[in-house]
Amino acid sequence: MAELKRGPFWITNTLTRKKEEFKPLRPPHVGLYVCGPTVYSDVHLGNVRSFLTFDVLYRWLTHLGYKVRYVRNITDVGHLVDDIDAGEDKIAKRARLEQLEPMEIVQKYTNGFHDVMRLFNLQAPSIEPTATGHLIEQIEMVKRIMANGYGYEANGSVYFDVPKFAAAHPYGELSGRKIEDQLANTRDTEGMEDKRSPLDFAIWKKAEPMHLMKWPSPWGEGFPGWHLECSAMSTKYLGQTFDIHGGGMDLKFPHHECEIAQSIAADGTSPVRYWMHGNMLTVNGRKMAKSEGNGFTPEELLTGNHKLLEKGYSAMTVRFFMLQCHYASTLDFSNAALQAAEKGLERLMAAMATLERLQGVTPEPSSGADVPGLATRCHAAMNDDLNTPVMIAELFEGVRMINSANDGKLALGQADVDALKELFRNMVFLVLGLKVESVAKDDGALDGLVQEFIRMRAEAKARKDFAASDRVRDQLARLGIVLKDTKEGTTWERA
RNA sequence: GGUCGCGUGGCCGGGUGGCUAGGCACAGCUCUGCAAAAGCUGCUACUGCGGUUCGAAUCCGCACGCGACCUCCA
Repeated sequence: MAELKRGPFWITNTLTRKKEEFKPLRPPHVGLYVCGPTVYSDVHLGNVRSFLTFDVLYRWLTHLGYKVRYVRNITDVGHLVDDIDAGEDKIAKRARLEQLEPMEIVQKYTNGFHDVMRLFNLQAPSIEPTATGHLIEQIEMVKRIMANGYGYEANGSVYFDVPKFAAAHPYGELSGRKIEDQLANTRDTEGMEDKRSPLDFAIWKKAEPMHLMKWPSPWGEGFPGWHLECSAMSTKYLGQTFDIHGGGMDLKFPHHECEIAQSIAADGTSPVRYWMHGNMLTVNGRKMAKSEGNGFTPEELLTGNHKLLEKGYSAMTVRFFMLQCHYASTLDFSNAALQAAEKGLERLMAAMATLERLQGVTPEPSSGADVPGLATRCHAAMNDDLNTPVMIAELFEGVRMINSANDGKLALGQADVDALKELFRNMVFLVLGLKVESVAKDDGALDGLVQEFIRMRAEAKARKDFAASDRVRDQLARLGIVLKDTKEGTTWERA
């Protein structure tokens, strides 16, 4: 727990809209719950940003020395069948065996989700529970809500009685909504004939005969309501009250508001001490969303095969791009911004490679560089509500030190070099979760080939045949291979 | 319509009243056979109009512009 002495960690609690010092309920343990994906389609970059935010949170808490139980669910029940059927022949009743089995869809997109998480180097959660795996817990929760008088059955479904709840408890705190305003603004009356109030929401839904995913319950065959799974599973694995709940801004209402209400109605306690919400990734100022048609998948991103993309970008470029913006701000996607991030990341990683080769010129710390101060500022930035852009800005100060030392223009002591190595390994790899993406190592034959050309060019240069040496360099450049002469010799990379 | 938020230099973006954010781009210099890489230096902004203050990008008000949520959405 030595790391816990590194100053207090402040996070913006979206419940209070204030920056608060984070104090876990039962240190050194921390309970973290993040709303996971609904696995009925491919995740897009906007989704990735949200999970990235909480990946960094998880990494930082761990770095601080906390023992984090990180729970991120998979939503695999709800309205899957309806979505799948959308756009299909609505008249013909398809035989059951001709349809995709819902769990087939779930498995497919769960696999895809995991692939994307790995691609962007996101750590796996401690527990990844599924809604279908926790039906009993959800049914039990519905029972508790009903026993306390905040749920009512209607036509095989069970609804949460929002007006009754709101009369006895604060409701709408998280999203800043007043129940009167809500009532005044209601417009859609479709499908609410069973509800006593338009504000009520289903906690158990009766399944139509054609519905494939349904389970027996005290109220007949059905499936759990949209918001219930998170409440049931967070309660099960983290307790009735736990430390941090994260998710995208767009989940604040109604999803998270409903979670709070459900937990209070069922167990009498407000479930979450710190709410954290990540902001949206936008494209031309508009939220990236499937309905906007402006989303693209990680695969399209890597290949550049999308009308919004001028070229492909690596997963780490995108990760770095996102981390250069604070999680609570909207981030606008653009090719120019991604290219800037690509260059910046390249420089950062090059400096890290240089750092590994660096030797101190004296045993003592040098006077020319304040490495301990740099480390302190990096910590302070992260402790200040996960301010990754400021932390990265500090790291570039370190990059300057490293390059200057490598150029012999700054005399770093061995203690400073060692401290820089530790700082960069910790911050870049462990906290920011960046990793080396080497093309050369992926393809030994290509690297061998280029190395041979590098040797030929060196020989030509040695005999002052610059026409020949430049021809090698230019030809390789034409093929997208860029040579870089450094003090340690020539390296190459793709353009 | 209701609620909340945003508007920063060529671009992206941080910024918790005073002190250089940072990255990319651009320009000059050093290094280099030339170039690239690397280093150094320069580029000093905060939508508009009022107000509070010794002092505001930062607080308050108004205006304009933009967005998110209010329905599944990270």
